[in-house]
Formats: sequence, structure tokens, C-alpha cells
Amino acid sequence: MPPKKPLARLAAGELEMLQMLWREGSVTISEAQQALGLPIGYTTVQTRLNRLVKKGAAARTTLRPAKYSAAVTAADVGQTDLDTLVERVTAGRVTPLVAHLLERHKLSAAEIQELKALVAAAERKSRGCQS
Amino acid sequence: MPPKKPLARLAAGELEMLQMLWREGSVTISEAQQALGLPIGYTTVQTRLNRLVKKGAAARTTLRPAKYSAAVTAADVGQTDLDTLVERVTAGRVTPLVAHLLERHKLSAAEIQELKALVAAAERKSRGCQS
DNA sequence: GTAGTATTATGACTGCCGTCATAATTGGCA
DNA sequence: TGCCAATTATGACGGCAGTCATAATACTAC
Repeated sequence: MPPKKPLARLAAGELEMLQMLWREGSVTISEAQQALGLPIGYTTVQTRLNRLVKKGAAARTTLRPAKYSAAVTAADVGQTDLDTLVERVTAGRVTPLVAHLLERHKLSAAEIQELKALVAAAERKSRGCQS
Repeated sequence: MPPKKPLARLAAGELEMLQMLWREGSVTISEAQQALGLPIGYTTVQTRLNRLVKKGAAARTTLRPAKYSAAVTAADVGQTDLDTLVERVTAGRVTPLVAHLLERHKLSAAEIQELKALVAAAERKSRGCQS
């Protein structure tokens, strides 16, 4: 794995941008603007993308119609941003958070099965070894 | 329930402040400074708390040594901030998020039981009625 | 009642983010 | 070749958050 540790804190708007990049893959500025579907100008998108590149969260090709893509994964961001939030809001408690999520989001049967598996796996791991 | 919907988006640092207030309850500026345990000045704490008050996330007594306390609950913040983050980072998908949480946090046996119960409840709910 | 201390009010500065206008550049096409 | 349109580079501006210094105010203890 590439050594991507710093990853300065990202603001909400930057996450939004990143999410678009994850969804779209590789896009030009115009495509990005379309994909965002927000009432913001072309150069605004340009600036935001460039700032993202500058802080290492996105990459840009040197080809003429430059294509932008995410340089960090959702997991990376999760590791920093999300964990920080969890830490701060619930003081590291996971269950209330999950409770909240389950309460507010409708889940399909498949997702529920997946969750069961996840919990079971966590149980196995905690039961198996202490470390 | 009190109608507390607006709750402007809070920055990471403001959450930090809030978390301190939740933990400490009601504090003066000096106490807050102590509780934070960060290398930041007295007036900085003062400013940050006042700005929190100004945006309705904290309250302040009029008594002389003013006491600050949180005006919103962790649940309120979770509902706004966290949901937004979830929405943005995982496009509303809950399971990858839970997977991530379970992977990164060690859980006690009790917590695992709790999670099982939560998932079971969610299953019941989803199975029971579609709406 | 006054001096000293604790508390509060102001105001300032920096950096970041969202927003954009405008200028410069490049590519394609007639 | 030379122009138009798309693309890219600059630079600007406002607002917000973090940081603090300093000034004003209120308490407290002599």
C-alpha cells in the first residue's frame, strides 16, 4: 500500500467533490460540473479540483483535456475523517453509532445478512484472540 | 422534542469543543481550558465558546463567572453531521461503514451482543412492514 | 474605597474554502 | 494560416474558524 498517512483534514465540501470522483472515476472539469449537478460555476469546479490535487487527494493527467481522479480511497478518508468524527461525537463508542445508523437508514434483506456476517466475524475475532 | 433542526454545519474543531461540553457539563472558560487540555490560550477558548453560543450550539449563563454548556445533544449532531458524512463518503451505504468501524474498533463481548440485538431489531422491522 | 485579580468584550490577523471573473493558452477547423 | 471555442492559469473577494493581544469591566480582599 502506498504510504498515504498525512491526508490533511478535509472539509465537507471537499468530501463532496471526492465522492463525485469516486462515483465518476476520471472526469474533465466539464464532466465534473455535470456530475456534481450543483449550481456552481465552471471555474469554481476547476478551483476546487485543483485545490484537491494540491493537497494530494486527487490526481490530474497532463493530457490536454485534463482528467481528474481521486487519489485517495473512501477507506482512507474514513480512516481519518470518519474515525475522528466517531471519536469526537461518541467518544469512540461504536454501538450507539451503529444503532443510530440502523435507525435512520432502511436496509435491504441482503444488507442485513451482510451485517450479521460482519458482527459474527467481529465476534469470532474478539473471541479467538485478545490482540 | 424541541424543534432544533437548523443547526448549522459544525467544523471539526467545534465538535471538539462540544464534546468537551458534553463531557464536562457546565464549565467556566478556565475550566473549559483545563478540560480541553490543549495548548491554546484562554481567550481562544473564550472566542470559540462564544461563537458556539452565537450559532446556538451552546448556552451561557448570565451569572458573573459565566458557565457554558452544550445546547445540542450528541444525537442532534450525529443526526446532522454524521449523517451528512455518511451520505457523502459512502453514498448512504451503511454496511461498508459498519464494516469499517468493526474492523478498526475492538469490541467487548457485551458490545457484540448489543450489535446482534440491533441487527436483529432492524431485521424484524424490515421484515415486518415495508414502509 | 482602592488596588489587584479574574472575567468579559473588542478587534485583529491568518489560513482555508467557496465562489467567480478575467486573462492566457491551446486545439481544431475552415 | 488564422480565428473561434474550449481549456487552463491567475488573481480576487467574502466568510468562517483558530489564534491571540489588549482594553474594559466587575469582584474581592484589604
